[in-house]
Amino acid sequence: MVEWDPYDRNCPTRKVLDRIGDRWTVLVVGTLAGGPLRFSELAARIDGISQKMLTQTLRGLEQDGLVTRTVTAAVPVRVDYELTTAGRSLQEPLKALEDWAKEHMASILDARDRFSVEAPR
Amino acid sequence: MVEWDPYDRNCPTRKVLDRIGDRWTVLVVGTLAGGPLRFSELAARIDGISQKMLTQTLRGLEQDGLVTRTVTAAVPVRVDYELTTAGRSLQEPLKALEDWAKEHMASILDARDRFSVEAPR
DNA sequence: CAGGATCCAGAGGGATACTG
DNA sequence: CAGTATCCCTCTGGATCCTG
Repeated sequence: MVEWDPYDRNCPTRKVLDRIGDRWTVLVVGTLAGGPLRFSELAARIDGISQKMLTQTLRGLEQDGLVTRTVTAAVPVRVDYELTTAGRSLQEPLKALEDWAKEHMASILDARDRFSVEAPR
Repeated sequence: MVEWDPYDRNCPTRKVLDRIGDRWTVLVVGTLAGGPLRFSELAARIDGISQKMLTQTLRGLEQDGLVTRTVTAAVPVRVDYELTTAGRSLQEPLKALEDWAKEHMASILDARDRFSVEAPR
């Protein structure tokens, strides 16, 4: 395996970090973790996402081989999204992040409050 | 502990995900994992970051209680940044992400290539 | 050295309207 | 239903110049 270095600006891993960094990717992958879902189901479960962002995020994940898009010809059309093997493997580190966020929320919110009080900047 | 829900648009964990999602946060925390560093050292190791973004990222982390900022009065001034306990705990899930990125880079790049060829959209 | 302040182009992303 | 297309505005973030 080649040695990737995210600290080099030209390293492709930067692009991957960007994709993951996308606020919606974490939530979409997390939502699909439970199994395949339709477009509308995803939209319903991820509060606040616009259809534009949902489409865009799904396209990105599809492009990276992390999600499959299955169209079932019917009226009306049915489209299912499902994590690939690679996608499921991503779900693990993402869940670690999500867990971390939940675990440290209280202390972070606390720190933010105190910061605005002190901060002799 | 309260039940946080990132899938709710009003949940504060959304803000935390945003902060983590910041492309620079991952790299800054990763760089500080090895121990305290000065501003200029950070800037030197993280290729492509502007001083504005570095400052901004550090302020954010400081505000969230993940990084401490220590000023040593001298001429010229010396400022060290160091991960707090909470910061070090974040370093773990972030490293998981970094590792994932390195591990799947090849297949992702491959998928992107193939995508541009097919894609009968 | 470690930044604060400013300017500014461009991407991100929401709202709305339309289509196969 | 599952998008695509368009408008438009906000915020990101880089470049540059200045200061304790």
